[in-house]
Amino acid sequence: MPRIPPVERRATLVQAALRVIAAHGVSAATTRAIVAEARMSLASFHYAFRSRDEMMRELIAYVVGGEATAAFAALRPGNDIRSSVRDALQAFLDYVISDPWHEQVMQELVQYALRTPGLETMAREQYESYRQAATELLVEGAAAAGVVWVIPVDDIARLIVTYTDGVTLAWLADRDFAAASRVLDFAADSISALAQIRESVK
Amino acid sequence: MPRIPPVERRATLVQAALRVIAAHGVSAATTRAIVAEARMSLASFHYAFRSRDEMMRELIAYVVGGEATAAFAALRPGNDIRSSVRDALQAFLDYVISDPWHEQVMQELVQYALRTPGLETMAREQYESYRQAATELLVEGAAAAGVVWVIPVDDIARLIVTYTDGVTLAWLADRDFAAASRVLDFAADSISALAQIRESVK
DNA sequence: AGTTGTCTGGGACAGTTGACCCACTTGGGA
DNA sequence: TCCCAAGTGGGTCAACTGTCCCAGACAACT
Repeated sequence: MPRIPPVERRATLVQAALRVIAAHGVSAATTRAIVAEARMSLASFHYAFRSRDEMMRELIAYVVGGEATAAFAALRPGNDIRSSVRDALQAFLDYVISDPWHEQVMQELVQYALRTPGLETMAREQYESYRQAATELLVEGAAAAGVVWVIPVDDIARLIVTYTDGVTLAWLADRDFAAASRVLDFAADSISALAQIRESVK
Repeated sequence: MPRIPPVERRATLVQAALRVIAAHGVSAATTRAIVAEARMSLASFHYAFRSRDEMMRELIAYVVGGEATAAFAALRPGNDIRSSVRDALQAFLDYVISDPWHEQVMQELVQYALRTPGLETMAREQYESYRQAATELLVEGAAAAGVVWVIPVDDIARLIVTYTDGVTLAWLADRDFAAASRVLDFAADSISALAQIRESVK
């Protein structure tokens, strides 16, 4: 094995752990399973991390810090706000469907964080990062469509996240794409009704 | 220990297991932890169940069959449909807040079912029972308010479940009651807009 | 009272887990 | 080229897991 700087080694292990979790769940993410996935020896694990616990903490921090919002990436606002919202929601659903395990891992990690003493705040931060991503979409979308939101954009972002979460869970359980699409149609209709044409440019 | 019929004994163990899961998560529900909670000996467990796996299957069946929809219970429709919907959603949120672990256990069990070969359909059934409960509320509410739904009631039930799930997850993570209430206000507004005054009685 | 089948307590088993340790290898600076 | 600290392989440990077994206790029926 080549010499690898500790930071990079930790990242390698974290990503291997994520693959193991995606394939078999949080409880299957044992030190042995992780090092096997990363093609390292067991000793390397405890050389890079003081304990499995420390690794899980770093894993969740990694997820909270951007990895989680992958589903919101690469969206270009359209002309009217209704399509912008609808397209964004569709993009999210498409992402979930293209890689169902990823979102399931996110859900499981939230549960894990809520359960683990000292990690409860991580769950909150994960949701904040979701809402942050949604907020950016809403602001850009409104600007492109020449509208303003009539209620605080934070509240609308929370609506978006409520929908993405709810639809994700339901789709993971029943895989009913058509039903999920109908929900998102309704979401786009009702949310875009919160936009108003910008009256004047000062 | 008194003589107890096997069926009752199985139920006792299942409920003990649910308490253990609520307190420490699915992974902590070991045979020993469960029998300790139920004040039985380890042998009794494997006398009542062939294996831990069989117990988990029965546990999930128990949850799917009614226990899960406890949060929808005891709701009396009001006069106007908007309040009916809003009150139902509020009742759900109140329930979650009064016993946060219960809903978290439901979430964890869905994840567990999705992960466990042979139990994937259980997750779907759990969602169907949620939707069923929501459907009943919608039908009763509409009847009491003298309105009809302009889109299929199944689709509206799905909207309700999407909201309850999304709001539950967010509240579990950030415990922001005010924000959750604002989401539910919006939900009640937009969903009740799908009701129309019943035109004529034939 | 005796017998039979149901149930229980305690112990044991093999496998897995996180953590640790120590003798080795190896790469890069001197 | 030599050296030494960073990094590794393999083994070990105690704790814990699901499962099994068996001797005995108990209730119910004869």
